Amino acid sequence: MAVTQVIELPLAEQLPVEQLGACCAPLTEAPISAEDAELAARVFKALADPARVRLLSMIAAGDPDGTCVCDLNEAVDLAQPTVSHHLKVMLDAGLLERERRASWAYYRLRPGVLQALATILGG
Amino acid sequence: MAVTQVIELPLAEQLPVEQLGACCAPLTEAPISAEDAELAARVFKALADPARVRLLSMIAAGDPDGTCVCDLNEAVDLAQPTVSHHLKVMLDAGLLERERRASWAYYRLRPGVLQALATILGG
DNA sequence: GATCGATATCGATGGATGTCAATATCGACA
DNA sequence: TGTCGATATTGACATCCATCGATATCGATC
Repeated sequence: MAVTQVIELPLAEQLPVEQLGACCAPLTEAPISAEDAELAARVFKALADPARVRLLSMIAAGDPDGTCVCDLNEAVDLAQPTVSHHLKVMLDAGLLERERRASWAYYRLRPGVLQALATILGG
Repeated sequence: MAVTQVIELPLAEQLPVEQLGACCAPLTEAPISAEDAELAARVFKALADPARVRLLSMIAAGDPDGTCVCDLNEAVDLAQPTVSHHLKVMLDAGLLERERRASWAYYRLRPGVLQALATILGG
């Protein structure tokens, strides 16, 4: 029988990246508002740690259907709670989404978020 | 007579963004190395503050020849030393370059850095 | 040289953050 | 139901960081 599958997503309109993608022109076009700058900084903050960049890249370059946390735990030299913490930071920022399969958790990229970020950077 | 003009630039190969642009494929292509993740995180950290995002956007959307610090000081609600600190953070990360004209300092975007970042994000 | 204005640096302080051990949660399975 | 394995949460600690007042630097101008 198929394993149970639960998609856990915070409300879309509360995710920093979602708001960013909807609101913001490239930084180079016009001075960003204070509120939008707050949003953008929150997303960049989620990327402002070497461990998170590595985890994100492993997930982004891995299986589009998701990467098991068990694999991530082995790949980086950090304690399990630390990896869990970093994944949560990126989840809350809207960069990742989580899916549970049985006892395991799979993380994958939220579609379009990297493109939205690239757009804001004016690339 | 023309005002004196001094371009102040750290060594190019020591700037995080320069190394990033030279070294890194998009995060989505292959898992990034620990060293490159360190580099990328350093650059993202320079963007991980609302005041810095605003200052960067003002500079990026302003005169390509540079924006006077005096104008930036007035535009944001922060003490002068704080603005100076934020500009230095982005200067050291390689996002900005500084030019002095008489008593004033002008900051402008380092050409190509935003495109390099966008490329790494895989946009 | 003395003063003034613009910017940078220093030192201190309060708050945020990365890390881990210990523990909780929760599903699977006997 | 009880145990086991995977992940998340909690609490504590050390470090980092944003902010600002005070001060230094440095060029311009008198």
